[in-house]
Amino acid sequence: MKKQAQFFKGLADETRLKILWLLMGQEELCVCDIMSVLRITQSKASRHLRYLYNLGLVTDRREGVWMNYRLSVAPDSPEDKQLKLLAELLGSRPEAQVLRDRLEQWLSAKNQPIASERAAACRCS
Amino acid sequence: MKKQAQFFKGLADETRLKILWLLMGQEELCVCDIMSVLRITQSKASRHLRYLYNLGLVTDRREGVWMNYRLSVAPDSPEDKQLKLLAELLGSRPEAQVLRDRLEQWLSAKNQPIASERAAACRCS
DNA sequence: AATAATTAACCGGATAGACAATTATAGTCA
DNA sequence: TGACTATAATTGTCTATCCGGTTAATTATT
Repeated sequence: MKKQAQFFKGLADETRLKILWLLMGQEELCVCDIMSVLRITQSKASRHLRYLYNLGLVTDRREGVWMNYRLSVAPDSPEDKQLKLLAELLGSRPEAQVLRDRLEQWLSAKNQPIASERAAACRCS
Repeated sequence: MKKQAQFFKGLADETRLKILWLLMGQEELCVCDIMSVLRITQSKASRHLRYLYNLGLVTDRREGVWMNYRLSVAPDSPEDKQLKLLAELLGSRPEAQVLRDRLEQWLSAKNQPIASERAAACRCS
C-alpha cells in the first residue's frame, strides 16, 4: 500500500494538480507552456514535472530546445481511473476552467504563423 | 484547487490509507481497534486520526473511556467518490484483505462474552 | 550568443515517528 | 464521598526527513 500513498503524494500539491489538469486536456506540453499558463518560474515547473516523472505519471520527449511532457498512464489502470475521477472533480471548478482557457489562448498565440509573434509568445521569462 | 490538494495529502500516507480502509469496512472503530489491527502505537494512531479529523474526513464520539471514529463524508460528494474509488483499488490488494481479516478477528475477540477474554483482548499496550 | 530546461544550494515549513507526560473516564475500596 | 488505580486517548517535545520555493549556476540545443 506504500505505492498507493506515493501516488497520492503526487496529487498532494496544488501546482502538480494544475499541471496534470493541463496535461489531461492536451496531448503534449512543453515546460514553457506550463510555466506560462500557470505563471510560475521555469525551475518550479521543471521540478514538479520531474516529480511526476519519477512517479511514472508523465514521460518526456525532447524536440529541439523544447522538452515536451505528456501523461503516461496505462488505459484502465488504477492511475488512469484516478486521473479520470480527478478530471471529473476539477472540471466543475471555475478555477480549472480558467486554466484551460488560458492554455487555449496561449497555444493559439504560439501557433501564429508570424515569426515575430511566436517569438514574443515564447519569451516566457 | 488548494482544497483538493489538501484532501490528497490526507491520502498521501500509508498509515492513513490503512485507517481509512478499515473505517470503510466498519461503521465505527476506537483508537484501540486501529492501533491493535495495524500494530502501531497509540499516539501514532491518535495523531493520524486527528489529521483526518482536521480534514473533516472523520468524526469522533466518546463512549466512556473509548473514543470512536467514523467516516464523515457526505454521500455522493467528491470525497465520497474518491473514497469509493480508493476502496475499489485497495480491495484487489492482498495486503488490504489481510487487514480486513485481522480486523474481523480482533473485533470478534473483543465481543467475547467472557470478561477475562475481553479484558485480554483490550490490553493493547 | 540566445533560448529552454535542468540542477545545485539554500531556507523555511510541514510532517512522521518515538517517547514521555498529561488528561479523561471508569471502577474499587475505605 | 473521596482517595486511589487502571485504562484509553491526547498532547508536548524532540529528531530526522521530506518538500516546496527561490535564486543562481549549469547544461543542452540551435
